[in-house]
Amino acid sequence: MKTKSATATKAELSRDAVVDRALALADEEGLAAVTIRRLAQEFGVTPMALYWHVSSKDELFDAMGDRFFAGMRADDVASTGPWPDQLRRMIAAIVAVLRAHPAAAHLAAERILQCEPGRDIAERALGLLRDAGFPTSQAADIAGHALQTALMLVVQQPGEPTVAAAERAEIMETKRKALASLPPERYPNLIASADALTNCDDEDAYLMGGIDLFVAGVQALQPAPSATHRAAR
Amino acid sequence: MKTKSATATKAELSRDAVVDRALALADEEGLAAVTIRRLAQEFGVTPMALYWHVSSKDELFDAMGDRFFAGMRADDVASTGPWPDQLRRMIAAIVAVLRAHPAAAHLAAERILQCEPGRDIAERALGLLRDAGFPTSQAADIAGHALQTALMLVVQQPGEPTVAAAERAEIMETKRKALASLPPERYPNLIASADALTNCDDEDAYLMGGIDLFVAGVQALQPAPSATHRAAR
DNA sequence: ACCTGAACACCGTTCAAGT
DNA sequence: ACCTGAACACCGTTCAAGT
Repeated sequence: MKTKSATATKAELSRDAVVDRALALADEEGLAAVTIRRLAQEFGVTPMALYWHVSSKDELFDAMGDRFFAGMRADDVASTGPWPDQLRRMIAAIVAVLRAHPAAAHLAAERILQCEPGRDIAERALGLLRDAGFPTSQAADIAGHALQTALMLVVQQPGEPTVAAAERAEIMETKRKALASLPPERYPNLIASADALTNCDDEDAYLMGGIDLFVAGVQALQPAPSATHRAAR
Repeated sequence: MKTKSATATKAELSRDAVVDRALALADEEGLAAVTIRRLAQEFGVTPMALYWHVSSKDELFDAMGDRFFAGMRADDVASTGPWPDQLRRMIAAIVAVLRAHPAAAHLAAERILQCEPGRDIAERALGLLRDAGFPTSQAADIAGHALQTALMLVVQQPGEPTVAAAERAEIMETKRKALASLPPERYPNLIASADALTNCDDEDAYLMGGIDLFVAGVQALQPAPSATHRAAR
């Protein structure tokens, strides 16, 4: 045993260990709790010790964002079937990795083009859309919307730093009551939807519905095949 | 003249004046620059003076969020025409108010159901969707997605605190070059899209395209009219 | 190579006190 | 009613110094 006198048997200090702990801390107490000083404390070390492994807090956040894509291979989403199905699988794959750390998910969106696995999936998405007939600029817009849609499905409503699930339920219940006690003649639909707006009993169905809505929109906007495209077949 | 020795002839200290200045400061230097101490300094006053007008920074942020909806009347989006057009106009109206302060726009999303004009527009959106045949829970999901879509169209890519337009262009140019110099055989689509991904020459067209995509998706998912609905006509 | 100590310029907020 | 002063417990980060 060569463990020092840390609060618990913490891992050795290293760049990866810091990123790991930062993501775990975001999960537990929200992204606002991720602090150089707090992390140092968790490792039983001086705040400045972290600066050897990570050059600034911004760089730490970037590394956290990159971590989302680390285990992701573009080939995981099989490149078979009609393009809408492929697109759906790609978005679902992104949703899946973002769900690992919802409180830090928005860090991933900014990093997708800065890390290799992210670029691979972006490359495929763009190819898919251009092959479907979308002009380059629209394909770029749609790919960006796809990423943002995945993000929005994961982060949901609760106030930025994502509080623990326990008090989150409490907050939602308060909101539901506030909606339910609105004047019925003025807000009949809000009252009828109070339940639906404040709790999500089937998260998987919610996510799939959001993805379906997006993909259906892309399909509806697909340009009609041009003469040259037809000739190529 | 009863102006004190402030940096400039600032407005009198009041709740509204603080919210005004906070939004202006977010526009100029990003949301991270909005600080109790910084605001106090701008008003030529002690930090604690602000606590008479606003009970905490969180409450200030809430008030900033509410301000977005202040000038918005649900009747502004005329309730005529087919429901997809109405929905499109509602989203466009929200996009319009969020564009006033992009750096603070995400504060608005959390407040829509906590302020009266926000509730009015939410009520109409829910009514619209339920009348179109969507079940209550799906209508609630779609209304939420509509708001998040408006938000995502406005905030775009640049790293959270939204820097000034000047250095934003510089950052984008750096990213474009990074994309353009990627290995061409591996990332042909990213290279072809480097321009489209890093600059937006026609922002209005981008916004309209995003709204159209969303509305087209909702239309595609509209349930077929049931027998009871048909009977009601 | 890796970590510490002291210091600087910031935060939000409480509490008692002034006018 | 409205504002100040002093204080507390936090931040990120630099720089020189230790081992």
